[in-house]
Amino acid sequence: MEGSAPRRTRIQQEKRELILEAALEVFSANGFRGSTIDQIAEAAGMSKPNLLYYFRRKEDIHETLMQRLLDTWLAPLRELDDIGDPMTELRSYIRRKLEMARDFPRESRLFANEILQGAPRIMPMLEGELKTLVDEKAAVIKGWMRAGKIARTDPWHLIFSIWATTQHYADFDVQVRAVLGPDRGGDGRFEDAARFLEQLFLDGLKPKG
Amino acid sequence: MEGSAPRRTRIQQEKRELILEAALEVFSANGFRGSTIDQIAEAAGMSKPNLLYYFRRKEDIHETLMQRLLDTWLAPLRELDDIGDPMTELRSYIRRKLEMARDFPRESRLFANEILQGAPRIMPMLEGELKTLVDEKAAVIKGWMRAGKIARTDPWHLIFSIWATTQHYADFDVQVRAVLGPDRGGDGRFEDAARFLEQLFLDGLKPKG
DNA sequence: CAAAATTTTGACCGGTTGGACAAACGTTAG
DNA sequence: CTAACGTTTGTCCAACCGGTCAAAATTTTG
Repeated sequence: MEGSAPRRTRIQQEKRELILEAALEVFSANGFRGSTIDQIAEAAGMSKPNLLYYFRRKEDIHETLMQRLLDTWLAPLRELDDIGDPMTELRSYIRRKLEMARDFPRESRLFANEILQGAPRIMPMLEGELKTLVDEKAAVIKGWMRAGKIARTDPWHLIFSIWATTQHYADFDVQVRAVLGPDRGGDGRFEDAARFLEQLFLDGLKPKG
Repeated sequence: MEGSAPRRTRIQQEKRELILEAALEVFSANGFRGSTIDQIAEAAGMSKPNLLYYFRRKEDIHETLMQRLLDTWLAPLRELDDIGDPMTELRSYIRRKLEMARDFPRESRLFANEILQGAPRIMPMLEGELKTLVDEKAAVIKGWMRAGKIARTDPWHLIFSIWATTQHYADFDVQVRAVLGPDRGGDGRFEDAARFLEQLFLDGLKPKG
């Protein structure tokens, strides 16, 4: 059984947090195989055997990190609700997602790394929890389309495009900065992105005239 | 100097191609640090020392692969031209990019891997060649906006959004398939994506009424 | 305080990895 | 044919990496 309460010490709680924070930094920058236990241990300010006292295997750290990530990662989509104006709902979903890319870029990159490598460790979750949630929200969006509140399109691809455009600013951050240059690549780029995305998803590119 | 003609044998040319093809497969699936010379050698059907006869270091393979990639990768944007109807130009740029995601997913993932890890090996190219090209095309797009041919927005973020939405179907392929399920995740998903993206970039989501 | 439980560390281990090297093998040109 | 050159392979190495272990140091508990 074993599954209930891990019964942890104060020190264990603190140190495990410290390790997970360090591991997020290292894993998100180097991927799973590209990261070493030594790197994580050093980033957490402890020795390798000491780290391995709290997490017996490297994979355990990654797994714990992933489990925590997914809850916070899907939160914005969970909030997408049937109440309120559809267009406003979608706009604030886009804004929330963009804020997550701005405030939690490491989490975004950790997730991107995992998916890029074929999602070997979270595939069941993608086909289960994630698919269920997306199908559910796609149904909500379809309702809006039937009611004539938003244009008719494919709700699944709409969700993909929101994910892609917002996460791009976290996952491809270095490229965005390189292209925009030191001036426009500065702090304001997220506001620019928000303005652009709002217009794109609202009106597209066709001229108003 | 040394920079001019490498003067290669027929066998050298063939084997180097073989190695690069194998390396693309391995690197794109596992990232640079996650891939081993042995894996690449086996995929190329030769022994490790034999591979190292053609490329002295693991990094040399990666570098060669990257240099080749960038030319083909930026080709669609280079084609974006001032002649012809702006809206049509943009639409066919999006289609070309989506076709690249469909036909060259390994190249897309190789690139994504490199950027995700902070672009340690191609940063100069991003700040040089890439930025120059994007700035140039952004100017073209700005011209279209001034002429009232397309709606006024930020051309740079427009380009980012096209990159993000199209490459998403290569880089996050497993997630897209998992969410769409075996039926809708099949061969037709690229046509669905094309239709959706066309509408998004053309008209946005606001209802027609 | 003292015993028990927890935490930390240094030393170590087996497997893997990138790469070196010389010898063997194959090819080609005179 | 044969010498020169190009190609392939087996063997080896040093560094690295994930993980173990027993002993030392520290904290908690009675």
